[in-house]
Amino acid sequence: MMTEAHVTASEQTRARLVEAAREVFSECGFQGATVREICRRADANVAAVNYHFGSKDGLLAEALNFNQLKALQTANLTADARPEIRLRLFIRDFMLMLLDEKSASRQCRMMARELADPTPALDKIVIEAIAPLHEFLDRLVREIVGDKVGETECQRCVLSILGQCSFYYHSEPVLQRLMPELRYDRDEIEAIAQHIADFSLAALLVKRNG
Amino acid sequence: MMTEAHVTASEQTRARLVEAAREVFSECGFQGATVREICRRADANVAAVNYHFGSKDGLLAEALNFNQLKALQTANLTADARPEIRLRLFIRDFMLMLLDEKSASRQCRMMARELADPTPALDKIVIEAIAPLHEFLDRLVREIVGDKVGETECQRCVLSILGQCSFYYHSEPVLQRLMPELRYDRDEIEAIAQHIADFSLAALLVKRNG
DNA sequence: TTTACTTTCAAACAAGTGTTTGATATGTTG
DNA sequence: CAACATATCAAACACTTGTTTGAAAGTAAA
Repeated sequence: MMTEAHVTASEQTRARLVEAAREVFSECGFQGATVREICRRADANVAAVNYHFGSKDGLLAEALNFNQLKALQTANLTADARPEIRLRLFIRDFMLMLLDEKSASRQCRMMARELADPTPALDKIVIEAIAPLHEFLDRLVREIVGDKVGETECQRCVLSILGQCSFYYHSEPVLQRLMPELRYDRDEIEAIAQHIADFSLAALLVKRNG
Repeated sequence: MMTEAHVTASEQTRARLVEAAREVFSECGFQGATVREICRRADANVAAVNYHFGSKDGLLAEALNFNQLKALQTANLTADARPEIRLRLFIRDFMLMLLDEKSASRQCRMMARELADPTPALDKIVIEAIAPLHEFLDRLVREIVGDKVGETECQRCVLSILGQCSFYYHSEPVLQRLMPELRYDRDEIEAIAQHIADFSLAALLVKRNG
């Protein structure tokens, strides 16, 4: 029917809507985003969302995409380096994904926004993105601290790392007021990532040797 | 006029509204909270908010109160103990304030909610609560790491500590799904606080000696 | 009690939300 | 071309939001 090579006008509209949705959702959150604003940016009629995706919820489900987050993990797993180095790499990539405007990873910033404010899609996000991410980090931390550290303790270390990372994202409005000169340019992000890695690795190595 | 000993009915209404507002704001955030729900819990008419406080914004400003957070800091400052111990104490008290349902410190949980989602009152919150808190922690961390560590680095350590703490609060919906058995009872909170203190102090001491 | 002021209340208002509708255009197929 | 399904559109719908209104109830002083 429409399985031809050329792209239907309808398909273009869908694509524009999904892209605009990612923009607006990541800027305003699910509740704050309005269908009208999404359609305005997608240059589409207000009814388009419901026609193509059934509802605002349907559009959110479609807009969610964790490919970049997954790619980050598989790339890290195949990296031939010591776990300490791989943790450094992960934190750096993760922070760039979260904070760098130019990284065009709005899908994952959407996800980050939902953490604090449950939406109809939170279950999907947890199952498909956060749980695997958590398990990935758990394995990485385990490689670093060794077998003497209990599983609960190991999990809490993962949360300590994730907590540090997401704080810079979630609390940006506050940090901007607290330190007006703060800009998330590439150098600053890398410096922050290095600090988090230093801070966390120091703690992890003490746990391994303690 | 109304400076007598007995409490006016009007004053009671105001007080009920403020208390209900703290409840609802801390549960739903400023945007999510509705004037009608607040008035329902306060057993007051919908118009009461605008009559007594001018607007929803005015009620928020009135409901904000940082006494407990300030008390926590002054108590910590007067404690006669080494800075490492005082950091442990602070993290414990702070986590109890954030996570313990029974601690009745909704005012500060309101504050925590706003961090991610700027409201008309964010400036006031930052100036009156977060900036002093940040400075307090900065001094405490400085006492621990000594003078060899740069100021930027010291500040980032503060953010690492705050990030770990607030993560357990902000991401509760996610953590609940990730670890269904998780309950924020008093023992669990204290265990979490101890982990954060251990993790952070290990990192800080490495910085001091490195 | 009468008077003036404060507080409460049900109802309505104006603006914004996601969604639906029915007509109109568009493209595909016989 | 004609017939049909698809896609777009302006308009309206149903609902929720914070806020306003004008009357009723309550309160305190003269």
